[in-house]
Amino acid sequence: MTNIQDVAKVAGVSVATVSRVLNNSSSVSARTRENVLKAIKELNYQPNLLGRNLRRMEARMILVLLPNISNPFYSRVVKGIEDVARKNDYFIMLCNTDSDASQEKLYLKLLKNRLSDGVIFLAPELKKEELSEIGINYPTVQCCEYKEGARVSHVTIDNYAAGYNAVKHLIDLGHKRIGLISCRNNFVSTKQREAGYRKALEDSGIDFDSRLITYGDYSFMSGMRCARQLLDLEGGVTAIFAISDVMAIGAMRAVKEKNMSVPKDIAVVGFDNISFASMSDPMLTTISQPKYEIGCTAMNLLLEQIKGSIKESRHIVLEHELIVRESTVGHSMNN
Amino acid sequence: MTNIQDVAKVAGVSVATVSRVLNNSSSVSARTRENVLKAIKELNYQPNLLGRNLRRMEARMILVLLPNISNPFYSRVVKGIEDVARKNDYFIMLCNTDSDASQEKLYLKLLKNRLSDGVIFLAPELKKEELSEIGINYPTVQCCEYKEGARVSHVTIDNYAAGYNAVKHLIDLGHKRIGLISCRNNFVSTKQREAGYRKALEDSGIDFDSRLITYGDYSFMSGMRCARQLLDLEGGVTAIFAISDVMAIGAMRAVKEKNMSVPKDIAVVGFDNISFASMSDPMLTTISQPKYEIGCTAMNLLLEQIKGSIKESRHIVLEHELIVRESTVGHSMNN
DNA sequence: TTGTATGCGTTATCAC
DNA sequence: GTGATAACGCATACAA
Repeated sequence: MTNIQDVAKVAGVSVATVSRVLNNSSSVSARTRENVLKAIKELNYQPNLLGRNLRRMEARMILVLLPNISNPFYSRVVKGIEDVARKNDYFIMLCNTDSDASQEKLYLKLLKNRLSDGVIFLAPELKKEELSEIGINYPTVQCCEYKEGARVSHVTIDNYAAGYNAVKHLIDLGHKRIGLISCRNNFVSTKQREAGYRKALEDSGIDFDSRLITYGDYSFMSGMRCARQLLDLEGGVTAIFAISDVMAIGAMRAVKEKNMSVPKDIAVVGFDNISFASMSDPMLTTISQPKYEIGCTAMNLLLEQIKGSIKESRHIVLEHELIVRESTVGHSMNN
Repeated sequence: MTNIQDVAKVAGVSVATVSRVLNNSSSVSARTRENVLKAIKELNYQPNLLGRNLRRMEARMILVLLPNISNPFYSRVVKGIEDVARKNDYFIMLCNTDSDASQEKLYLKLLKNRLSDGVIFLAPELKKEELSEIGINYPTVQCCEYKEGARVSHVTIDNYAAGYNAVKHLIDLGHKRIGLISCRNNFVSTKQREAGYRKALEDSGIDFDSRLITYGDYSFMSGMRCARQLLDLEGGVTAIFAISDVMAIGAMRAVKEKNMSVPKDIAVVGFDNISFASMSDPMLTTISQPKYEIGCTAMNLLLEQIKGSIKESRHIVLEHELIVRESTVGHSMNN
């Protein structure tokens, strides 16, 4: 493998000069630069970044921890992170945590071992103390999901307002018996969406019925299971709000199983606006998050920390949007 | 940041000894080892891998290039790659190429700059000469998709046989007018699946009709478009084989739009067995690839190259399977 | 404008 | 069983 010395020899200069050319550093004569570039080309020289990174004590690599790369929600967020990263000459390392704190810790070794310069959590599993500990020692940002109480910057939407909007939409359509498909986890987003649900009911004078709250695990199957439970309830429901699109799609499937139709018999609202939300039959009404912007913002926040200009943690809230489709007011072709 | 010298000082030994303990190297007395470990703990020392990697001239990082991380097909393959990588103390770097050769080249810099020790292509976009060039200089494996003619190892299924099986299944159900939703790309898999389609027809004495072949782009929408085209054809079709599940799901949607039902009026077969294939309504008959095993095999192949034990390129073919669900023989709840 | 020399943190070779 | 030390490839402070 050819190294900087070989280039220096061929170009008839010192390694320092080659290094200066490589880094577009100041003060190297046009003539010398040309010679060096010629030598680089001639030898097909590729700088060894292992050396450079050691010397500069940086990896130019960002750790991005997410539960599952195949979750369609995250792909746009990651795209935003990556675009900003690349623009600043960083690479990103995507790592599946499988929503498992021990796996998360495993990947954090990359931070501690200086193989990455910062970390973005898309859905942290660590306890808030552990997370704060990371945040104190390394550039850290939480993105979408975040841990309440951890002293770490985050970027998110207002999940409370979003939950409220989703349910208000159903109420405005005349629904009074509205089931909720939530999750038993400790995500702030979950609790806030649930709180928004309750507040919307309250504001409209609809009595809260705890039997209308069911708990899934973000999977299609759990969405079906929860919906069946709601449909079998005494008094039933006329609408369902699921805190994720995948569960909402499962719920629609359960409705059809009972030979009922969406939205005629049961209206359904999801959350996230994944691509499948507009491929489902009927197409799903849902809350859309500005996924790409969330990703960009998170990466910019991280860069500020890496550059050292920002120390205190910041909390950024971006705008969501209700996307009304067939599952609440449209006409499904199966009706 | 504390380094190996600090540890040596505290433990009262030389850096060499600390290094030996770190690497479980032979010949260090139990007593010394204990002292060193105590110092490591006391200082909360984390080895700086930038230094180690430079010294060992390796990155312990594998580049994994795929068109799009959110493509559900790839997630299991990646899981297989990752599991084997982790077992061998390698990390993987997932990179979106967006099916763009120039982006692919961008990421290949990580190889050339020694920031990764090998590369696995899930769907190479490079020309076969460029790919061969990479294969000659760096440990390289193609996984799932591969470029014909490139002298680079690959792991795949027999797409010809799989296409044949899919279509034969439809023929066995009595179908004679079978539309194909293919793609205009240069993937070997595409051509082979198409060839399998033609061969199955031929073997059953069904005349080939070129109007029955349509071309999408792997998207849901293109699946709808192609299906509409087939349904509007003079003579129509009674079955559709799509070379990807997503397009097959789009096709089913188009069938419903025309107030026809799957499978009663039109039978549909997909390819890949993504998770949504069993969530669609009706559930999709499809060809299943052993995604996880493909990933494991690819990574093992790469490790052999990295270790230097294998030089010539190898081509490994794994078994596929036809999964029969509601879209061809089942009973859809909408019928 | 350019060269010399040092050091980043680690491992590995060679003595002892 | 252990220590001294050179080396990995590069960037940079300092000298010239």
